[in-house]
Amino acid sequence: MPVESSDLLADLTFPQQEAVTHFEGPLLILAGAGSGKTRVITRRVAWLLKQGVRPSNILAITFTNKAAGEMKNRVNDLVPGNRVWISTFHSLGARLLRQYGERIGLNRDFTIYDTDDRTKIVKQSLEAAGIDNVKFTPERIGGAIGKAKNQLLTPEKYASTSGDFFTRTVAQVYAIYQKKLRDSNALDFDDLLYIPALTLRLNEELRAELDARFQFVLVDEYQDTNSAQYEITRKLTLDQRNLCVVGDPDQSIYRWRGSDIKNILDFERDFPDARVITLDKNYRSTPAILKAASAVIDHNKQRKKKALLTDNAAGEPVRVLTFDSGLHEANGIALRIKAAVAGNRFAYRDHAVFVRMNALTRNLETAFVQNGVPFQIVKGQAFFDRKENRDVLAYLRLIVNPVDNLSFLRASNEPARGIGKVSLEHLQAYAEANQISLLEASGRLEKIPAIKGKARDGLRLFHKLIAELRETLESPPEDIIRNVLDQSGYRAMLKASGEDDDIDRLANVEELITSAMQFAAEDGTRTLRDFLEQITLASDVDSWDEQQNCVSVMTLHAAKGLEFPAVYIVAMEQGILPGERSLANPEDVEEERRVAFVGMTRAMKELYLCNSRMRDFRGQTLFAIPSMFLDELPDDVERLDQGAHGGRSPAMDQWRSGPREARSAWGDLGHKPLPAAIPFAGTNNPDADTYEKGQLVQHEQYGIGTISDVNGYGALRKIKIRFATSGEKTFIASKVKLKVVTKK
DNA sequence: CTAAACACTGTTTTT
DNA sequence: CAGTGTTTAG
Repeated sequence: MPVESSDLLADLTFPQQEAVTHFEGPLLILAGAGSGKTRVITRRVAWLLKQGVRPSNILAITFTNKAAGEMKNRVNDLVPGNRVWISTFHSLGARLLRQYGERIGLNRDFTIYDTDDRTKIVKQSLEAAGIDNVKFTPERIGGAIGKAKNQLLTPEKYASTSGDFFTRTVAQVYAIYQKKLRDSNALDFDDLLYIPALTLRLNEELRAELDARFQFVLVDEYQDTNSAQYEITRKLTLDQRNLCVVGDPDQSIYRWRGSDIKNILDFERDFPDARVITLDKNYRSTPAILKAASAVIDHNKQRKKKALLTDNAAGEPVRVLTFDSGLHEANGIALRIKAAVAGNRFAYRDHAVFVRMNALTRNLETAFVQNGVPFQIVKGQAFFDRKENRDVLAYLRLIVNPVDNLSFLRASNEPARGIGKVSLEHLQAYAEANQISLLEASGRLEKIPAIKGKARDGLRLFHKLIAELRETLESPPEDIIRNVLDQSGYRAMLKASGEDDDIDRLANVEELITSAMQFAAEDGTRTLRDFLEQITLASDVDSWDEQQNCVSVMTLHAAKGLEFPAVYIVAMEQGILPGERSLANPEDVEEERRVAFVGMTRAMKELYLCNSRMRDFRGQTLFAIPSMFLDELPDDVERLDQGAHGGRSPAMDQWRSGPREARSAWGDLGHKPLPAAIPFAGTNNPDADTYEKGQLVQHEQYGIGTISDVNGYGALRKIKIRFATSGEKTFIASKVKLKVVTKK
């Protein structure tokens, strides 16, 4: 049922109405956390439509595909049957390139390479350039190339500005890398912005055409745009200056990815006649939560002071929970959530647990499983990143884009067809020399005598297989996947093995079929190419299933834009949040503080900030210092020591109330910019060098154990202890707290 | 050419 | 610790 214009505004506040009904000309909406920004943009799109703006003249950019989908739905509820373009910058880039790519000599069947693919191509490029024993990792070089593209630097331009050894190396690789992508008819993530941005800059005809087409442009999360995205936005709004951007400088958390907070801060410089509307009333959180979040973000020096106001009723105080270990922490959270559900205070789905790093989800996973708490870990790519799925996807990519050499290399010998490294090198050499794709080369084996025996047969088979599969290119995606599984022998391979892992893998590839089926069912026009694109451009939150009644576990970055009644933030410790790599640089610490701020402001009713005295980190147990952000909280937060109650060993008590000097030494360390993982000066265990193999010792957490191995000296000395109950663990000798029970 | 055993290494955050 | 790359044996 279509809605009247007035209804679009009825439940909005005055500033929100102003933002919605601003018609032409530039508009900047500074929207604090929880101020109803999504609702405003959605209404604005609907309102524009009601004013008679044609749907095809509106372009709305969101930060995730999920947000785009939701906005599409909501706009559709308000104004059914519209065809407004709503997408992320990356999807927009892909869409524009598919549609207009031919004008700039791009084949529309291009493959989109993800970061893993990028690394592989960089590796190949390094080899091709004859650079081998360089200490720059392919990841780092790939990152530099990505950064160059974000700044719209072509290989030539980059080369002309590069000075030191690293940038010169990157420049060399960049050119080769780009050629390899072209040869494979592939684009990487950054190309999806870089190429459209450059095209808009250089091709005035196309630029003017698109500018005229997109009369109204809206960009959400504008504080997280990078230079390429900025360029695209600007170039689309030169003639039709109806640009509306929405954002909050305090929630800029993608600087590491090239986002430039200046884009939003300088909007009024770019558009001096811009209307600026501030939305600072918060409709989401309790006063206590806002007070805590404000107190933290206020510590940022590079920031315009800004208050968060609310009329919401007072609620529970914000709580800081301190645990003895990461496992206790996870367990404590699980128990609290269980209690809240049992007490009918919340449902499982009302809870979210945020982590700074994906590695931190491990403990939570164990604890939730043990306590029978239903949960989902929101991590989009995890499923498609599984080896078996990537294998199948390589086939699919090759079917869509037969010159995709990277996918050829991946698929050709999976399952094993006797095609080894050496044969592939011959094949690559021939393809290179004749400027053809690997697939085409594999159809000319008679010209490559160096490939013989099993490899030759295997390649011939593979070539034929792909040719046959390509015949079915127009079939529904799920049928093609089934064909791939059947005809390639991939399913047979998994079935034959009968190992547990392979049964799982089989289930996963079957799941891939289901996923393709669902994807195609949503819209009958969707092709295999669309399916592949959707997978590669999917963000972590895109996989989030709101329907399920379970606790959501996700990174703080993925949490942006969401809200939950009860929020837990895990591991608020120096070196984690703020992250280790940011501690040296005040600007980076400020970004970490914004990350914390984003997490805190997701909470509607209850907010729990957790930290632990000890943290298991890459196999080692380390002492952890509470996050500096916890010290920045107002006095009225409730600080609860969860280690002080139940379930601990007597040894732990003894240690806690132990020698004053040792404990104050921790305190003295305070919040110096020291990564938590570095062995601390002044805390050295005097016994460190005396431990030897075979000694019986007692650990404050794990109890009695035998030293099973010792190596290194001083700060590097490590000891392995086999515990009676918890297996073998490794510790840094100078930091572990042990009591020697018996000498050897 | 493959598979299995081993050594090494490196660690945020993501489209 | 895990994931990757390298070596080795079949």
